Amino acid sequence: MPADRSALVRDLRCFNRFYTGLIGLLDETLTHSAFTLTEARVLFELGRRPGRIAANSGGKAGFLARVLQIDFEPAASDIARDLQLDPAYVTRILRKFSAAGLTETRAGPDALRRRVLSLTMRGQVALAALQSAADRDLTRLTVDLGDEEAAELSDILARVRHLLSAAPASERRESA
Amino acid sequence: MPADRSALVRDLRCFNRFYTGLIGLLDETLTHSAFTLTEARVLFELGRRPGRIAANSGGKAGFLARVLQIDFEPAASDIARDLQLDPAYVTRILRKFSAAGLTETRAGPDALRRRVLSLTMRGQVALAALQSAADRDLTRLTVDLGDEEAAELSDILARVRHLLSAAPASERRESA
DNA sequence: CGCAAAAGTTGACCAAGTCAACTATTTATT
DNA sequence: AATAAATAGTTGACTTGGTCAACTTTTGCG
Repeated sequence: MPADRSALVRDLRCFNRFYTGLIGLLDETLTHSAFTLTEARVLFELGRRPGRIAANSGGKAGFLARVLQIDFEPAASDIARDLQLDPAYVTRILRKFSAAGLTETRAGPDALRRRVLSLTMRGQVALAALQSAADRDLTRLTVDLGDEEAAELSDILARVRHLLSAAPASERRESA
Repeated sequence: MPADRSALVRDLRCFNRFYTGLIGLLDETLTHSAFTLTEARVLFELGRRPGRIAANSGGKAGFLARVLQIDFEPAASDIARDLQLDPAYVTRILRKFSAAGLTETRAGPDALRRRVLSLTMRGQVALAALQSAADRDLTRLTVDLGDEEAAELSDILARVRHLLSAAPASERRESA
């Protein structure tokens, strides 16, 4: 049986406090942009998806996607699920994006009701601006680190992620 | 000059995404309590302060606090500053706590306007309940870890904290 | 077909958080 | 001592980010 975990729990709580503050700090930059934090997250998520190859687009890639029944581009429901957002809210955000000319929606390849999203040029530009702002913050945060320290940080961040990614999804199963 | 930091930045961004999701997960428990996330944070902050020894309380401890001009207990402004909250908002939260009998406020030892906060018994009970819920989540999150892994995690969390705590405060100085 | 589930949308609603103005207390200036 | 300026706190009005419930349309399935 595992030994006493109270020390680890305490350390995690401490780290949580620390990192919450840090995130708050980093979020400030995003908050001062034209976007809400959540909007920014949605934009990031849209950019993070491959999304370039649409199954209903022409060319070999589109053909491949059609044949393999793979849909590379996310629908609103995907965003809502991954980011744990209310579908209604996602709809509104997406409408705002669309009105600003940042995104395009078109019917998915295999289903009409599944409307597939992609960033327009403007959307990609907006995202790039946001990303570079975020990158600047992160860079500034780590500017004092030596090269070895930087490498070490990369390593242990991955390690933390690995150690903590055991159970994260298995916690909200309660529907009979 | 420091080498290219883009790899580290990428890893940090990745970790951020991961940890944001994790925090969201953990926050759920707190959200389902009688408190708002922010209220919970305030409650935690109140509990985290020494706060037991009031400078205007009787006994040797109170006397000591008076003599040393030390105020162990936090005022609303301290909470607002540390948690980066709007003073108005803090006032309301504190009023709610007070109405629920969780906190007491009395004039500070060295200044009337500085009203000093402390948890009542009920407040400490409420906090304890909240903490045990949070602890349960954290324990569950790490239950699959072996003893060495647990120790390792503690270590590298502290290390991350240390590596990242270089600049955090020096970023918001812009008032001439 | 006919029913159930999924994707998305709409409108009504709420509560968390913000802003600006104000009082009261304290400190600094001359 | 008088006055100005800063600090702590409070109040009311307001904004808005986010939620809820109901509904439409599309798709899957027996």
